[in-house]
Amino acid sequence: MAMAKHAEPRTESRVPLTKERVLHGAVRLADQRGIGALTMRNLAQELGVEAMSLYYHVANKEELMAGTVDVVVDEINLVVSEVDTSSVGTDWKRVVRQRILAARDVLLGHPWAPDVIESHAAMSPSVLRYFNALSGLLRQGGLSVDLVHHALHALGSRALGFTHELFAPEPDAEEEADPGVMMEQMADEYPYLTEIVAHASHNGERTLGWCDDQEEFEFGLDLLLDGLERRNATM
Amino acid sequence: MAMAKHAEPRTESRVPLTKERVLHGAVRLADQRGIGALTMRNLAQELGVEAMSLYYHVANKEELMAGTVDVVVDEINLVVSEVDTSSVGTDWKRVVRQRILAARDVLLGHPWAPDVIESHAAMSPSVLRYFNALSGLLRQGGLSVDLVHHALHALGSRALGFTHELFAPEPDAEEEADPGVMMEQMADEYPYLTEIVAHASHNGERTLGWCDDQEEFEFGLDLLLDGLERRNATM
DNA sequence: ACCTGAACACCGTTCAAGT
DNA sequence: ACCTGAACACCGTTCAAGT
Repeated sequence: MAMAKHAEPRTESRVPLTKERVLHGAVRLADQRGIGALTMRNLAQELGVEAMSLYYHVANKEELMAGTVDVVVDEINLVVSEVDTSSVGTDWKRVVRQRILAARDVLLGHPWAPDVIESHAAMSPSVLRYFNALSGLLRQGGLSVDLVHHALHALGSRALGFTHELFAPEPDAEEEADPGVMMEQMADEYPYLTEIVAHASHNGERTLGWCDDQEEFEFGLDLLLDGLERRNATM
Repeated sequence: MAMAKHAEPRTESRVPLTKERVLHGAVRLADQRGIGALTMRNLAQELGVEAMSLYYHVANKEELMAGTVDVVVDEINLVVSEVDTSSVGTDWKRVVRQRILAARDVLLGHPWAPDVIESHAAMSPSVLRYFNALSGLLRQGGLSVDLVHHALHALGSRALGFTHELFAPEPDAEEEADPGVMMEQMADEYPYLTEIVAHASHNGERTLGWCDDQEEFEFGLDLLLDGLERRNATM
């Protein structure tokens, strides 16, 4: 009993943790089990370590969250860097549009990321890199510094490929009521919204898995890009 | 000792709680001490009651948060209802713009509200009322049902008077570094952003207290409204 | 009908200690 | 250098009980 060293619980990974492995583990955990499951204790377990060990590699949970933003947005930076930008001088709108939709595709693999980006983008180097590159393309397209500045604000998170939809269903919401009955109740109080819902082929077809609709995203994006083009022409 | 009934701890409010008083207390607490201070225990103390008493009036914290959204957005609904809409048939853009800026003014008094709205708007009756009324104005302005639908998505939270700025400073962030030094460091890595910051009269003057800039808000809003007007003309 | 006390499960985090 | 165990302060919440 005294001699019997406890066997290695896992024959695998005895490589020490690094900040990078911690952050990628956090992203994987959020991808697989949702952002709610990303706790220090869960993440430690996922990495085969005790919760307190994480604090050797990351100052606190805020830094962990900020780190996951950088992991995801660096993935975006990589993907958008492969978009051909040689025509940006004459056709900036198409190039920018293509990059933004490519960014959006990356986010589809990390449906939790938009919320975390919104709350932790402020000082993220990867987000700064993204917007710096976007600004460069707009400048090369001929927009003034002022107009580029306005453009960044006007696009906001849409530049990164997502919008925060106000009426998105909860990720694990129960279907509780007969939609037909609900529509009738709605018709009295919200006639104009009812009219829209009734008229829309909106539910189902081109709706993506998370709280954002591809067609509506592109409509809003084009509205803004067209508007910027117009402002650029008259300035 | 046995006879001495304990004195009334407060000579004031012996009115029983109601859901309304709970929700308004929650809004007041968030206004005064920030959304982070809005815990069941803090709120109970604010209301002179034990934490568990709140659960008699509100099912759980989610319902509490959803309730604060309705309090704030009902305040918005009241304010925007006072905007003159008689000219909406010929001048919908001005009317809608005015209403949205009025909504924005209400939110300035509740800087915590935008985040809570974004996370709890989904099934809020007051938010539905707001967007229903907005839809009605756009319809009266001559927009098709389809275009109104697109407009709601394209405007998103901007219709309620706010945008979630990605680069907003943390509410209680420390000023940690000399901005001059930071600018130099930035210049190498983010030349285009540096160009913008250097060129902008952006910091200070018309920036509002919270994470949203009035001038940029109006620029983005007009970009979208102008675009909708144009789409309406060509449809 | 309205409120309470004690307890539970779960957080993030500190600290002194282990190898 | 890297990891751990025990403990703390603070959450939201359940439940049985009080008036």
